Parts: sequence; structure tokens; C-alpha cells
Amino acid sequence: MSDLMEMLIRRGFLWQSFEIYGGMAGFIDYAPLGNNLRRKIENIWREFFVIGERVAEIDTPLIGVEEVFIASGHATSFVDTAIECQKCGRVYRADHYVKEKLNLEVDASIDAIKEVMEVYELKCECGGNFGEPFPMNLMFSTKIGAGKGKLGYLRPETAQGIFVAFRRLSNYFRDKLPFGVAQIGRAFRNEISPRQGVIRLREFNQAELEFFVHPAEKKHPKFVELEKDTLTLVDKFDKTHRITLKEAVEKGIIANEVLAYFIGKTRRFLLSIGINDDKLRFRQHKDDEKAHYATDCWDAEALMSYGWIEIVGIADRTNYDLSRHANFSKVDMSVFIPYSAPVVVKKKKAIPKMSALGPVFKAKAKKIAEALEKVEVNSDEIEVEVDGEKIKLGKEFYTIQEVEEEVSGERIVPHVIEPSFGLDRITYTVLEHSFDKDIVEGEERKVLRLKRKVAPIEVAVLPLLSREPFTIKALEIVDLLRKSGFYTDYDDSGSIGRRYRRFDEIGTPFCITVDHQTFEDETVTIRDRDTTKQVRVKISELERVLKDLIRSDRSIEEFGEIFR
RNA sequence: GCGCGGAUAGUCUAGUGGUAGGACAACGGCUUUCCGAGCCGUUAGCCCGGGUUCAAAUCCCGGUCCGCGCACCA
Repeated sequence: MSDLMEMLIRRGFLWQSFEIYGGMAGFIDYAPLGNNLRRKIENIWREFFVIGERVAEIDTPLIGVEEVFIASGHATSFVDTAIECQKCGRVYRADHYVKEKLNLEVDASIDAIKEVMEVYELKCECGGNFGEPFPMNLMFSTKIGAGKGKLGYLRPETAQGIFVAFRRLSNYFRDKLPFGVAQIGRAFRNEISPRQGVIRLREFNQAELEFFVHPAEKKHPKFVELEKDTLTLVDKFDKTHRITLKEAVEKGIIANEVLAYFIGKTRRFLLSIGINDDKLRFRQHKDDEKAHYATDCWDAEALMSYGWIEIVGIADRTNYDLSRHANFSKVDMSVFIPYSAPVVVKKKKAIPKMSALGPVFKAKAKKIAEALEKVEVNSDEIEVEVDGEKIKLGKEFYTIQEVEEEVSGERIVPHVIEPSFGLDRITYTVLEHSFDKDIVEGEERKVLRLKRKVAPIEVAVLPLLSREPFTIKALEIVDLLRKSGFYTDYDDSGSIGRRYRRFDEIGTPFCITVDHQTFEDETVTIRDRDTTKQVRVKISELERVLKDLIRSDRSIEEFGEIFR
């Protein structure tokens, strides 16, 4: 186990879930410090992506009814078909294996795979025969209600809750694009073999933003604020660019401005919580790597002990999800976009002749007539589609009339740009990028150089000596700081040096020490974690000084003279 | 899911069939005028289930978890 992981467990950041019953891969407990850290990161995410934008946050159920995931495509693309070799026991994803070995695109359904296996007498690389193909479902299913119940799934992403509620949300925003909807919460994927500590979990935390835009206007009004930011991009041809966002859009490396805006915003967010810019890059998905819904997709990747790991996915999901839900639910998901001024258009319309249609088409006549009225007339012959059947109609069935129509706008299905954050991975990256060792007075020290605003314990109060009256005074200050809303700890065990090291290890940025002088002039010392320097401040000023320090990167020297 | 390796106190680790030991940490006390000091004391462990044996941390089987490789990662 790494030094860091050992510390995270011992000091209470992360624990294996269900430990007393042997544990279960893919689940972790957020221990007190880890929980605090992740919550703080979530709150900063809110500041960036909800409060700072035209974005609302909602909270929808973790369990979704089956229909949602049939429409979203998860129920099919999540149920991949697998084949297992009877001889060597290897399991493959069937459609991938067929493509690789036979260079055939096949449907991932069990029947299609079975057929291919028979026709081509598919064998394993080891020469063994495959058994019956079986489904490999990556969603957790459950029954809603007693008895037979209704089939439901634990959501594999938070996004669907937003798409499903789109009509209400659009209304909430008074049908004016662009707007965004965010959701922070748990998602579930029944991974085959979760590995790499917290990197692949079966139950994990997502923060997702669905930013709805007009398909023809993928612009962001605040792009100018970020366009000069320089960042590392790896495009789909594996070419690395060190480039500004503006250039990246102009050169077409990033498909549109909204995508670029959120890439930039994501980078700023990640830097603000303490992720190292040198260990951060944005990588474009290759064409065969993209999810079933995405057209362009960029991952924020962080370099850590496991290599480059995806921590954020920023995808242009187009109108895939809304269109699918519109089709499956039969509920219109479009938004009416008014033109700046109404447009008058001349149209040729077909007026159905019921007396002709009726005798020929009988019961279908009414539906054909309805379809006819919607058709635009360009030629002598009109084709309409009724119940999936294409029907050609000659002139005898309608009359043409020229009409002038005033069109005041159009209905469009918005496209959505989705930045999707893996909070567990981000939290862990922050820990890895903050973990450091240095030498203080000749001895090695482990120190977690967390940004002050994410530190799970913000301040520790320590009596110089573990006896009265130092302890009593220190406890009074603890009480004071807790009432002011600081995450405060108190420690009087062992020597003062040992206690400083304890708080260095968990990343507490400031230690307050009650010493002899405290009783002479009501001052205490504030020690800075990173420099180990101390300044002396009045107890009455403590709250204000700490607030300033934690909110900023200012040096403690601005608040008093260096004491030691 | 497959293969290889591993699992002893909170953490790290010694222990090849015969009384489970240490270090660090934690906790209590003494001491201590600012960076893991010292002294005394305390708490605390063989992953789970089965088998072999007079006797299992140790050998065998199955499972779980951890690490690595393969596969998987919508």
C-alpha cells in the first residue's frame, strides 16, 4: 500500500466498506475527513457551475423506472453480450471480439451473436469453444413495489433525471435558451472487476451539468473570460497542443465554443481545489471510443500513481437524449424559439378531398388526410407516411391552395453540452497532488498541502503545555471558533511538535497555540502549515484573520509579525 | 470473469505443525516555555468457512478482499 493510502485509512479519510464482513470491491466509506473534503469540493463545484451560471440544481431519484433506460439507450448498450471460452475461461465482450477477429460489425444482441458464432464457427484464441452467449448487465436492477413489482434500475448516471424532467425545467427557465441544470449525487454501475482503489467504484458520486443550447448557436456569452487560458490538449489523433482556448476553437480542434468554455471552466475549477496544472490535460475521445450518445467528447485527465486517469468528461450529447425521450414517451421535448420579427411565408398546401380518399382508403382515410395537411407541396405527386407505411397520392385526392402564413418562430430540440465530474476520482486526485514530504528541523515530515478552503479541519487549537490553565484557555478558543463556523479540532496529547505533525499530515492549514504570553496580553500564535512560521494575533481578531486566510492564499505575515 | 501473488493489533512487520512477538500509532499518567524528546502504564491481532492432525497463523479445499497481468470500463 502506498504511503498516502496508508495515511488516508489510518487518519480517517477513506475506509473499505463492509470491512467487518470481509468487504466488497467497488464500495468505499467516506470517513470523517474524506467526507468533509468531498463536501467542500462539491460546494466549490456549486459555486463554479451553479451559482456562477444560469444554472439550477435539482435532485431526482436514484432509482429509475425501466422506460427511462430503454429510451436513454442504457438498457441495451449496458446489457452487452458476453462469451466465455469453455477451455481457458476467458470472457470477451462478444461484439468487440467479433469485430476484432472477423472484422464484422454485429448487433450486440444474444441472437445476433449466436448466429455469427454458428456461421463462422467462432473459436477462442486458445482454440477452445465458446459456451452460450450471456448478458452482462452493468446496471443494478431492482423491483419497485411488492409482489411482481415493476422493474427498475439504479441510475448509471445522474443525467437522465434531468432529461426526463426537461419539460418542467424548460418551463422553469421560461423557455429561454441557453440554460443549465445540475445534479450532484450517487450513480451506480455494476462493474465486472472494480480495481485501483477509489478509481473504479460500483457506487460513486457524480456532479453533472446539462447545459442546453440552441443547436445553431453553440456560443457562450462568457467565453471571453476564459479564451486566453492556455492548456494542454491531446486531440483524437494523439497530437498534443499547448494552446489557448480561443486558438483551439478557431483551429477547429475543439468543435464549438460552449464545449471550449466548459473545458476552460473545468480547468479553473480543478486548479482552484488544488489539482496540479502540470498533471492535467484534456484529451479528445477517438471516434471509436465515444459513448453511444456523444458527438464530440473531451476528458479531463489527471496524472496520478495509476497513470493518466479520466476525472471529468465533457461531451456534446447533441439532442440525442431529448429526442429519444420524446420518441419513447410521446412527449414533445422541443422549445419554441421566436424569430426577432415574424416571417411571412407563402406555402402551397394540399387540401384533402375526403370524397376521393374515403372510398379508396376506407378506415385509413382520416389519418392520411391529417398527414396531407402537414406536407409541403413541391411536386405533383405527394407521399405521406401513415403508421409506417408510405402511400403515394395522385392529384385526384387533394386540391392545391396557396396560403400565406405568418411564422413567428420555430421549434427546436436543444442540444446539450454535458460536463460530468467524477467526484470520487477528483477528491482522490486532490489528495495525491497535495501529498508531500519535506524536512523540518532535520526530520522528515509528511504534509498534505491542501488548498485552505478544502481542508477538512481548518484550524486546530493547541495548548502549549497539556495542563491548566493552557488547556482551559485553548478550549475556550475552540468554542469560539466552532461557533464562528470553523471546522475546529483540539489536541493536548503529547508534545507540541507531535501535534503540529499530526495536523500537517491531514492538511490542517492553521494551528493556534495558547502559550504563556496569551495570559499576559490575550494573544495567540497562528502557525502556517506550509512554512511552519508563526505570527501572533489578538484573540479578538482571530475570527476575522482566520476567515481572511482561509478564503485566500494570503501569507500569515500580512496579519502579524513573524514570531518564530 | 480468468491467471499469478498476497492477507498476523489502527499501521508496518516477525513467526514452516507445539504458549502469537516487536516497532510505530492511539489512550492514561508523569515530565515538558513551540516542531514526531523521555519515563511508566494500558488497549489491541492470526480475513471467513470447511478439511487433515493429538495439535493449524503455519498444510489442503472453497470463498472474500488487496496487488499485478488479461478481459471489461456504457
